[in-house]
Amino acid sequence: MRLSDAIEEFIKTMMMEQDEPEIELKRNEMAEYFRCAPSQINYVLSTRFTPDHGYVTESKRGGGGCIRIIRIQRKNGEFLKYLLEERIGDAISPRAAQILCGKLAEQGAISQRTAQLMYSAIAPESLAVPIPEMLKDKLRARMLRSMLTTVARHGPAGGEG
Amino acid sequence: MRLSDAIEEFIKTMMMEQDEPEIELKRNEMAEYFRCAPSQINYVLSTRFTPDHGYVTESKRGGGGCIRIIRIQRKNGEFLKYLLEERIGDAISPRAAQILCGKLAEQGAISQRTAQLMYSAIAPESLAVPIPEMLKDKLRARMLRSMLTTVARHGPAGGEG
DNA sequence: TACTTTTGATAGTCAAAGATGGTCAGAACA
DNA sequence: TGTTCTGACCATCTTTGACTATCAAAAGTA
Repeated sequence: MRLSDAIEEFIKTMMMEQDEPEIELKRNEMAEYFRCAPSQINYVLSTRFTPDHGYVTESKRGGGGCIRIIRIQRKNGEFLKYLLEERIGDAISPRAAQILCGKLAEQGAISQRTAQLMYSAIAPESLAVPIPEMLKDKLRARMLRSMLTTVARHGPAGGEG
Repeated sequence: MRLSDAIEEFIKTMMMEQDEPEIELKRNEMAEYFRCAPSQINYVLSTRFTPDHGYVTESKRGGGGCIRIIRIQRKNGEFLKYLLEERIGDAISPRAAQILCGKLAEQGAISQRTAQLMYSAIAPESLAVPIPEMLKDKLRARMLRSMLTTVARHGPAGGEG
């Protein structure tokens, strides 16, 4: 298993066990525990604990410094609203779109299958036509908004419908 | 026996033995095992493990990366083959796509909701970016193929997935 | 005391190296 | 003559290390 995955899991497990929406950790301690460079911890945070993933982080340097990881909890439908009104905007990368679809499923706003279906529509392979990447990002945003609007209209998907 | 055939057989045997609809493998390990160029593995995947053959593949690059091969259930595989080969082609108009989605729902292949979702992704409003209509028809076809492949992979619609 | 400097303990950034897999043109083969 | 196979080059993800920034407490100073 990848180191990054192990660290990610460790942190999430820690949050689960403490049943707290936030935890504090010492970067150097973590690095020592996993026998890796301290900056590895930053890498994990910046690739797996972003706002798109549903987390925000804070930190304090200097003596007694630490990193705080906070899980954002949104009520049913709020996340969807946030995506449509703020997050997606008029362009979005494939990677971000994938993360957001995954997050929607995790939150139960859509089923895992619907998430896969949505992502398969906007994945790079689907958009493999000769147009600038910039346009693809715009297309993706439009499609995603359109699909999410449909989801919002027709209820939280996944069901038999 | 041709190398490609040997690799194909090896992979299929591996899936049989594990009795799993999906397996993961390392491209470089495989290449080493068969003493061939790593790209040979891609060749085998792209000629023998396509959706038309009843398989889909995913992969992840970078450290700890791997290739995942997923077998689509037989029933779905045949249904899919029909759709991909007979109905969609490499370009499709918005109207034809809409009708297709509707028929799929009628036949119970996908839920009404899924049909709406799929159509909202490929509707003209979603593709409202400045590119030739011809490209849009190709895009639509790609997206539809991709979404149907995903549906097939996860079983015939409706369920919770 | 009150203010400044120093020091040690943290964390952040960024670029380079390492580890995978992907693509494509052309050679080799059957 | 189409299929198979290879190799050079590319893209992506992970890991590390050198250098930088910040902070709190201790030490120095007027």
